[in-house]
This record gives sequence, structure tokens and C-alpha cells, in this order.
Amino acid sequence: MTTQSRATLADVARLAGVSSKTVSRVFAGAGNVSAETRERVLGSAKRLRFRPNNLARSLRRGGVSNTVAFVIGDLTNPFYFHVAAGIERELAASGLTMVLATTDDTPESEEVVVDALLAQRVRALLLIPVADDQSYLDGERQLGTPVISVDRPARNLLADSVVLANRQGMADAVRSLTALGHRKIGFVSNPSAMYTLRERLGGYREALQEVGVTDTARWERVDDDPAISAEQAVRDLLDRADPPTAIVAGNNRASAGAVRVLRDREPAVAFIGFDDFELADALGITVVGYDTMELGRTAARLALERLADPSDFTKQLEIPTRLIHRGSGEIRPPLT
Amino acid sequence: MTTQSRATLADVARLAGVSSKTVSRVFAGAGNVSAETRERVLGSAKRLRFRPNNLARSLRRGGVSNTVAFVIGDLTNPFYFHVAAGIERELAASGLTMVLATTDDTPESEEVVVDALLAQRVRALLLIPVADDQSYLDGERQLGTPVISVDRPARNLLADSVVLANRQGMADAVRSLTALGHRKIGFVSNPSAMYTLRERLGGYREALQEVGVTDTARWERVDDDPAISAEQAVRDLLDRADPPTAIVAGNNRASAGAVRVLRDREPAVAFIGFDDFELADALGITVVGYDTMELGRTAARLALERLADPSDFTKQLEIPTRLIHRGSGEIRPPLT
DNA sequence: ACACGATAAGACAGCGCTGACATTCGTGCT
DNA sequence: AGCACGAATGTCAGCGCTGTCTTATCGTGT
Repeated sequence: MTTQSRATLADVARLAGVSSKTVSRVFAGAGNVSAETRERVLGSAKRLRFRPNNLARSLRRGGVSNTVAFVIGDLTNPFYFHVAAGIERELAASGLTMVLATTDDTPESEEVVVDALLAQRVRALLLIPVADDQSYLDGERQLGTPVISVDRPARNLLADSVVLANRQGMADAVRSLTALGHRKIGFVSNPSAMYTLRERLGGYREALQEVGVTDTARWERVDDDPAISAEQAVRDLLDRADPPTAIVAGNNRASAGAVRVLRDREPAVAFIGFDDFELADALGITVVGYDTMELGRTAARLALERLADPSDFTKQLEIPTRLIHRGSGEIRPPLT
Repeated sequence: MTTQSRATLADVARLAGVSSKTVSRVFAGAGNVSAETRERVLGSAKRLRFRPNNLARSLRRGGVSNTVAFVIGDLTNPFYFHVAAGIERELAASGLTMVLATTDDTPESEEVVVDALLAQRVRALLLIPVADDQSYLDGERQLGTPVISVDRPARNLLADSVVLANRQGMADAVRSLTALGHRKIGFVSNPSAMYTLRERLGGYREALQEVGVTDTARWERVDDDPAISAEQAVRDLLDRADPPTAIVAGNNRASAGAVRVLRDREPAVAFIGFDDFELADALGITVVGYDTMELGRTAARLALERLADPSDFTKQLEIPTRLIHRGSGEIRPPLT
């Protein structure tokens, strides 16, 4: 036996002595097949190692596959992956599979990647927008492909979306610091995600203004270079003549950097990070946490709902955050 | 305009005044189309928002899609998603997309999930084996679908594989401890992955035997319950009458648990974890590290190679590990 | 014994695309 | 002028499957 090719419906039908339509019925689960025939068909199928071809099935059924695409910026960020896990789980429950693609956080590749995915006729498109214009997706949306924007709203496109309660979450964090008496509060972040950064920064300013601090700009450090620079930013802030007594981080990357610097600082500086992370508990780091998987699950659910009812109102959902007290955020400012 | 349906090759052809074959040629990139015609076709396509249907293309081309499946046990483990990131990256370079599926670490669901994936006619199957028998994949492999086993070898199936240098890595870690004079070295792990556990445990025993320690069983703690129990296991070990002076962890989950317990132990207990993790540097944790993304990239490369040359020898690759000294593993045993 | 509806099974076309082959036409060469 | 040849384009069938419609078969009530 050389390269025996894959068995098809017709092959199974021939072996079982029935028509291919009958075999189809057996595998599609549709009724009107006698138990005896079904057995015979299944037997033949097994003998030939038959496996229905979903490509053909999808094509015949109107050209739509049973996969859902999730387009992600950077796969190495644990945040995205937890979101992906949530999506996968929710989809699997509906018999859909998730295909994952990366834009490497470069706006230009977004449309290319999305295009390739749409060519595969994904049922729905879940997307963490990177480019600053998603209007190119409008045609597709009108053609009935649900487009769900995750973690950031889409720009120039009417799409369902799920985002975090960024502003609220950060404001809560800062308020808990001001309540302890902190007024000089540094804000560190890298700008990877402009939208979330802006929101969180907004929450930070809002909370500080509530206690009368208006010159927040001098405490804000948003740097371009990804991983490393958060450390540098924190060091810069602390090495000033008038250093902050507390620091908040805009995302998990910045938190990691900040933690590295703050661990052995004296006097201790209060710290709250945005995004929970592994071992934050062991390190006693206070963070603004939220259910990352839930973000993914919600996104998937939105897609399923839109699939079920294309004419429904566009939905904009928000995943709540909560402040998780672990010590680092409860440090009081030094008595000057 | 109600639910305008999706444009097909034929629609574009009609509008451009050419045959559908010509349109096909334009989109398939094949030559022999005059520049003028190409322009006209592209114009019409754009007007109609045409997007080639990859399903149909794949079907026509022999029923194989351009997706590769990666079947994973548990998406929330950072280890797996770094692997996935590596795979995605390598595949994207070849124009393939990755579909991701989860078995939730339950052996029974493995075949079900894999079956669904194969029905989608994935080009290749990358798999972290969970069940203890992959012989069910043999037919598929003979039909030409590359099956690559990742992180653990497949059982009862001839398949290419990439694994870590588990035994060697763990032995190195233990040797570095014995070199400092440690003899009472605890081993903690949860058994999620029997294969890697066995290998690492083997390396541990091997290194201890080299210095004459043979009764290792009393220092070994492998517990069934996932996350939590590692902490308990470490506590149990330390609370004994004759506690170990050093501990090694069998995987990242166990490390996290161990770190939580060991942080505020006096006298300090030496510790080395298997698998690097975020902030391990900040915490000063010595680990057996390796390039996780490379594991994924290698797996993807194996798939591509097998696709290119189905008759090549089966390959079994190993990703090297290296001991990353950060302090926790360099603590000397107390002078009794 | 007969009509009639329910059930099981088959025939056929076609989803959107491309491979194989056919056709047309302009060009350069003898 | 006649011919070969390559480039540009077209025709047609069919990848594997299923929706629609048709046909065969059977049991039931009168």
C-alpha cells in the first residue's frame, strides 16, 4: 500500500452498498436511516478510516467554516493568552474552534492578517485593535461576520466590544493611596496600548484632582521602549529631588519593571500595579485585578450572540476590576 | 441593500468582463494575465468587496487547508502559550495559520478534539500528548498528515518529537546543589505531566546517586492536586524532624508554590525551580531555564520539514536547558 | 384486497474555485 | 508568405459534501 488516499463519502457508500447521500445522513446525524444501515455504514467508514471533510461540508453549507478568529497583538504577553483561553473555552462549548493570529503589534500587518483570516471564512472575528482605523472591516461586518473588539474599542467601525473598567480601576487604586495620605503619586507605563493607557491615566488624574492635586504631569512617566524602560522610569522618578511616595503602574509589563526596582528601596514606596500576575501574592503586591479569562469568555459570548441575532443593538461591555490589597499598596507615606 | 451576499469569482468576472478563470489567475498570483486585465479585475473585485474563498480553494486543491493545529492541555499555563507563540511565529512565516484547541488535560477528550481538528483537514498536527496512547493517529500519519509530539513523546506512535533536556537539566541543578555540600535535597512536583516528571525525577536521583545518596524516596514529594498542594508539600518537607537543606521543584507550578513558602523561612533553604518565570530574577530565584518559544518554533519547523519530505527519518529533538544562577540556588547548607 | 401515509433511500445539482486542455492572437523567423 | 511559438484568455469538469426532490418500501385500517 503506497500513498493510499483519503476515503470519501462515495468510497464508504460503495463499500457499504448504499448511496453517498445515506452515508452523509449518517454522519450529519440527520434521521431517516435504519439502525441496520447505520451500522453497516459506520463499519465501512471505520474500515476505510473515513473522516468527513469539513472543508467540503462548510463550502456546501454556504461557505462558512466553524472557526472563529482571534487576532492578538503579542502572543508573549500573558494577558492576551488568558483572554485566548477564555475565548477558546467558550467557543469549544459551541463546537467552534479558535484560530489564533498575531499582528506583532504592528498596525500595518493588522489588515493583512485579518484578510487572510477572512479568506478562511471564519464565522466571527475577535480582534484586539492595533491599527488606528478599523473601517476596512465595515464591509465584512455588513456581510454578516460578527466583529468583536477586545480590550480596546475599534476605531471608525461599529462593533461590539468588551473592555476593562480601566478608568474606574485606576481611579480606585489611586484613591486608596490618597486615602492613606499620599499626594505625590507617580504613574509609570509603556504606551503599548494607547487606549488603555489613556483611560487609566485619566482615572489616575481624576482621582488626584479629587484631592486637589492638579499638577499631575510631573509625576507621569510614559515611555516608548517596552520592557526595560519601566525600570528606568521608576528609578528616574525616585531619584528626583522631590520623589513620589507612591507609584502606580499602568500595566503588567510596567509592574514587573517597577517591582524589580522597588523591592530593595528604602524608605519603602507604596505601589499598586494594574493587571494581576503570578506570584504577586507571594510578593505582597497590591494590584488592580480582574478576571482575564472572563474578558475572553465575554468576547466569545458577544460573537455568539451576534451570530444568533445580527440585527441586535451593538453592545459595549465592561469587565469590572477590583483592588486586591496585598500590602504594597497599603504603605503609608513617610511623616515628613 | 439588504443582506447582499458575498461576491464570488464569477461575480467579479462578470463585472470585469472576463472569465472566472482569469480572475482566479489574478488572485492565485499565477502569471499570464496582462497588466491591463489585472487592473480591471482588481478594480471590480474591490468594488464588490471580493475576497477569495479559501475553503473552496483548499477543497479544490486536494482537500487540505492551510492551517496547522496545536493541541494543548491547559491554556492557562504560561509554559504552553509561550510554546504556542513560537509555533505561531514559525508558521506565519510560511503562510500557515495556527488553530488552537484544548484537551483540558483530560485524556478522554484528546481523541475527540483531535478528530474535530482532522476533520478540518489541518495540514499538520502538533500535539502535547495527554492520553497514554496515540496509536489512533497512525492511520492519519500514514495518510500524510505530519504529527509532531511536543514536550512529551507520543506513545505507541511513530512521530517526530521535541522535548526538553529534562533529565540533564534537573541533574545539573541537583549537582550544583551537591557541589555546595547539600545532601538532603527535597523534590517537589505535581504529576500533571507524567513523562516530564519521570525524566526530571530521574535526573534528580541520578545526580544524588553520584554523591552517594541513595535513599532519595524520602525526599520526594509528588502530589496529585495541582496548584495548591505544592505549597503543602514543601511545608510538610520542612516541618519534618530532619528537614532538607535544599529543594528543587519539578515544574513552574510547583516553583510558584515553593516560592510562596520559602520566602520567609529561616534558616534559608536553597531552592532551584524547573522552568523560568516572570520576576524570577527580581525574586532571585535560581532556575533551570530554556527557550520556551524555541520549543514551539522547533516543533513547527519539524512539521514543515515533514511536510516537505514525508519519507525522512523520524526525528527526536531535545531543547537544551541551562542553569540560571540568581541566588536562591547558591545558598549553602547550614554548618551543623 | 386496496388506498394511503410514513419512513428509508437514492438521484442530481451545485457550493466557489482551479487543473487540464483548448483557443485566439500577435510576433519573429525562414 | 507561411509557420512556429508563446502569451493571454477561455471552457469544462469536478474537489467532497449536502439540500431538494423523487422513488421505493412497508404497515395499517377498512
